[in-house]
Order: sequence, then C-alpha cells, then structure tokens
Amino acid sequence: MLDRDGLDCGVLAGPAVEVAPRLLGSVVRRGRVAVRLTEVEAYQGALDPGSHAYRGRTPRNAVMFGEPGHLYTYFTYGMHTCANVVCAPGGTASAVLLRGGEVIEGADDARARRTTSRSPADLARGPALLATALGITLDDGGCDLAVGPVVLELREPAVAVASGPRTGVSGPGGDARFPWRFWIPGDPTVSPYRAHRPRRAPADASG
DNA sequence: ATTAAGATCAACT
DNA sequence: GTTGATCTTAATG
Repeated sequence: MLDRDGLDCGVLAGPAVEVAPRLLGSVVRRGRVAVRLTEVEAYQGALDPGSHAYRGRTPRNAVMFGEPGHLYTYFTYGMHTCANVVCAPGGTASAVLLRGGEVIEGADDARARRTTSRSPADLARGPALLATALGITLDDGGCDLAVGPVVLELREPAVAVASGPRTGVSGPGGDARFPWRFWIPGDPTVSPYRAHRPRRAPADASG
C-alpha cells in the first residue's frame, strides 16, 4: 500500500480536509500534459451534505467508496467532466476535487483541447478546464493513480495555503461551516470564486 | 418513461 | 452581472 510505484498512499489515507491542502503543489499527469495543483476542495463522504456520497452509494459514486489513490470522475452541467482523488480509508467515500492548476508540461496539447483560451494561466483554471486540459473523460474514472493513465505525483506541499467556502455547492454544504476549499494564495491559476446561483427563477410573483 | 437538478464555462450587456 | 449551452444521473410512476 505505501510507496506503491511512487504514490505514497499513506498521504492519502487521512480525512479529505487534511489531504486536500497537502495535495497543493503536487502534479497530475496524463499523456504529455502535467498540471501542478493550485486549488482543491475536500468532500467528506456521508458526513458532508455537499458530497455526491451524502445520499449513499450509487453506481456513479461507487469509486468514492473504494480504496484511496483512485480517480473519481463525474459529468455535470451537460458538458463538463470533473476529477477527484479518492482519499481517507476505503469505504468513507471521501475525495478531493481538483479545481485548478498550472500546466507545467504539454501546454500545446492542453491548448489544442480548448476552443478558447486567453492565457496560459487559464488552461486548467477551474475543475472542468483542468479535466479538459488533461484529456480526462468519464472513461478515466476508477483508474489507479499509481498506474495510470492518470497519474498522481506527490510533491512537497505548498507552504502558503488559504481556505474558504466551497464553490458551486448548493444547499447547506456550501456555506461557511464547510471552509473546505484550499488554494495557493496569489497564484494566477486559481479559479475565480463564484458563489452558487440557483438555475431556476427564484420565486414566482403571482404567489 | 419521464422529470428535475447538477462540485461549470463562455458569451454577451 | 446575467444568461444560455447541453448530457448524465437518480428519483419517481
């Protein structure tokens, strides 16, 4: 389990809120593209109203309930794939959402996957953009991060880490009681914070 | 089978 | 600041 092919699974064995800041500065690689993580969010399984695992195990989130060191992918908003690193002891369904990073290798490949991009810093600035830059799809879900095709290379954690409420999480899991978003302060590849917005009209006036 | 909502991004004003 | 795009998943009948 420990030090398996360079991926020290002991680091991933703790609670997501401890693992998440520890991953800042580490590198995710797929094919020729490598991303240095600058922004992540922790999701703590059944205890976390913001987690996909909150309402129990389903076919979609089954990977989260498995062993640490695997990739949990999901598809959202009709067009976007997002990637998580499963952590904590197996069965706790905890994971760290990879929200942003700096493309340090393979920028040409990453850019080719984008229809628009204004600057190199935008290539992986946001969870869906990060997945796109690496070419991660739903088919990569469940992959062993020590073996690939998506590989996690642990590095020395970032020294400066900021934290705050999670982005895009609706309901009770998104408020300040869960300051489980972690980022490297001042880094240009951290995604802009956007509070959750309801997608339907807030209320009808004829009420 | 049908419906409602989603851990978002990009374009437009 | 606001709004549209677009597909998967899970819950319900």
